Amino acid sequence: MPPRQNRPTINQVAAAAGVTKSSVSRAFSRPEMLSEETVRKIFAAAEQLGYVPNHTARALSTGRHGNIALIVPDVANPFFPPLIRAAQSEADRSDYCVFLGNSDEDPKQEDRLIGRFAGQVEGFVLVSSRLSDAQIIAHASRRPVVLINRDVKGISRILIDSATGVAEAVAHLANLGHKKLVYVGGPHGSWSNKQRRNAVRRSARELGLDVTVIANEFAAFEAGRRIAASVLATGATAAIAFDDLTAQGMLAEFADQGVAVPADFAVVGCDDVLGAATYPSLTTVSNRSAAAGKAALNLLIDIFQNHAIRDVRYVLDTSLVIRKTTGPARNTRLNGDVQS
Amino acid sequence: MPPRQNRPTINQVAAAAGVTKSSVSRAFSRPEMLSEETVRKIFAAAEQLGYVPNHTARALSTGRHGNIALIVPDVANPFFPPLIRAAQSEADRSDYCVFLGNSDEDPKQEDRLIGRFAGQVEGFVLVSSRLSDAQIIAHASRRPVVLINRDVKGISRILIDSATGVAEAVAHLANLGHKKLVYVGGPHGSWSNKQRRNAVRRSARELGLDVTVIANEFAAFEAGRRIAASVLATGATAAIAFDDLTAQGMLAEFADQGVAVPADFAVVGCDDVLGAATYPSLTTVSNRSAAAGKAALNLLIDIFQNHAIRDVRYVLDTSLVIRKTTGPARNTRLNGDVQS
DNA sequence: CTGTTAGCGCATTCAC
DNA sequence: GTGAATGCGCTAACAG
Repeated sequence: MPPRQNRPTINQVAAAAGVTKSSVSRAFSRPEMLSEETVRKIFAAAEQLGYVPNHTARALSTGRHGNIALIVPDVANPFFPPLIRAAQSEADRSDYCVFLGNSDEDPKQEDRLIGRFAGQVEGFVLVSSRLSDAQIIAHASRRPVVLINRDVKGISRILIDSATGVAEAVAHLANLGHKKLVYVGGPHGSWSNKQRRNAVRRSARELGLDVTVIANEFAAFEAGRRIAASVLATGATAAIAFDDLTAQGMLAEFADQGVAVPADFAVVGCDDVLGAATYPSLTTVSNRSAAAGKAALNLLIDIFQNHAIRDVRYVLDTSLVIRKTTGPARNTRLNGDVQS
Repeated sequence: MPPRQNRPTINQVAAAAGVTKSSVSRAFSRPEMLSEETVRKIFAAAEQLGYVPNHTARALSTGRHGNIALIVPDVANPFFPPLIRAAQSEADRSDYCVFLGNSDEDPKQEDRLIGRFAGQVEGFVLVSSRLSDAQIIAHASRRPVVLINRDVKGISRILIDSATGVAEAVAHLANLGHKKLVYVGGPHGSWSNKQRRNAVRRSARELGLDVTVIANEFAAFEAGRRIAASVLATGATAAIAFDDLTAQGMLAEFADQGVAVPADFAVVGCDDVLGAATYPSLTTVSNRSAAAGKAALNLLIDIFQNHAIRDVRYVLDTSLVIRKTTGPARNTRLNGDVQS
């Protein structure tokens, strides 16, 4: 027989305490069923032997594993670590262990991971899932599933609403006297991209600003660099980028071209993944990813306990973080809003 | 009995295929023991019923869980996600599931996590463990443990040697004509800090450079900012910082003070956590964290299979990544080394 | 090659 | 309140 751990079992404790397996089992799961006296005796024996309940055996018998799986598209994408961390620590508070899965943005891989985990978890948190609605619904019919940044009717989900922060950004730029701005887009199929683009358009309309949308399939530093020229060519004085990396790329190119930020041009990012650690520090929209991770886990645990509630739709607002890449529009008087 | 999954069991498959449990079991774990014919029959029946082996039951019976635990001090520290990702994907290749634990840099928490995982994993990867040598040794005596960036005799470990990269950095600066440089330190107790500081000193000595060490307990952007003035005050023309964040803070302060980088002053970071996504992009020492994660997992899996090899000490060299914050020393002719 | 027989460690009826 | 018996789903001797 392969290397098995030699931990004491419920039987040894029973013998040592002068009771039977059943009582020991009860002492650890429903002590109220036993007399205080026996419980004390059993705990003493257990402690003495260094007994720890066998998680696996218990899971086999009860079907409850005390594990949850968290699947993200890419652990290394700076958007996710805070989310993972928060989920982790929330799981911890309720004694759950968390499996981490990395789908590599690949639906097939995501599906494989879910399959691999399925046998030993009580539920899933799927972040920015790449699965089809049908697949998600299928999985959710077998085990509790909570989605983050994916909106599927009937499945509990946490949505980070970047629209609120983006609207603040547009208002901020308007207050600084900008009249014409551009939105530099992100991946075509991205829900966030659509959300952000629409928010820019709506706010701009309401505030009487002119906005040009520039498509940009691959959100990344280099993409931002490449697109900077066309941004300038629009004649706008400010830009809101799909994400921080794109914004950062634009900043780099502007610097190379001698376009001063924020004096000549204002830039705002999205997701706040770089914090203030760049120069000039980027004005951006907060991401709430930690809050999302925490909320998802609480929701999931709630579902475990109260087998009823599902189909919750919880949206988290974002807000603008004003730093140093936005300022008054060139040749324009200030108009209320001031930078910190 | 609580909500149990209603998946088909080995028995149903056996019935459907007209064989016994044993054969079905064998078909899934050692098919070579069966005739091709029966294996085919069994797989057909299994497929048809949607049978998937029950991980938990198997684990209970064999003592093998097919899980490993990865514990890091802080998931959100940009140094770790690539490591986690690599470990993940390596585990995946061998069908292992990975539990992720976040110790919050707290030994107690780390110990608690290990205890929580202990019952359902075959081994641990402890990254930058905060545990005492004794604790680590104790845990390693129960289950295979692989350490990353922690050097305990007798325990398999992967060490990232930033000294090689730092030495390259010093040589690079020397080639650019710098004569006097400063090392901006990191946390007092940090093994990496000591390693880097010593490497700077040694290389500088060998190359005849003058080096000043400036202590800096809290490695962070703001710390870098605060320390920039004293760095300048040394009269040096280049600095190597304990990490990228500190370097980035110095860069920000220099920019505010009108000190041009790299024209007036050269800066190199450590760990390459920001990639090229800043402006000017930072010359820095690579971190190898992904390689470390991958190596650790391979080592662990190796230990599972070949129950012998332990006490491996595997060190990963780092190298200099030359970007845009280093250039020729002011008033000095170039001397060989050229930037890409 | 395949069936038979025991467990793995624990939770949970059902009696007492 | 507590003990005895059964089963969770699977693997692993041991036979044949």
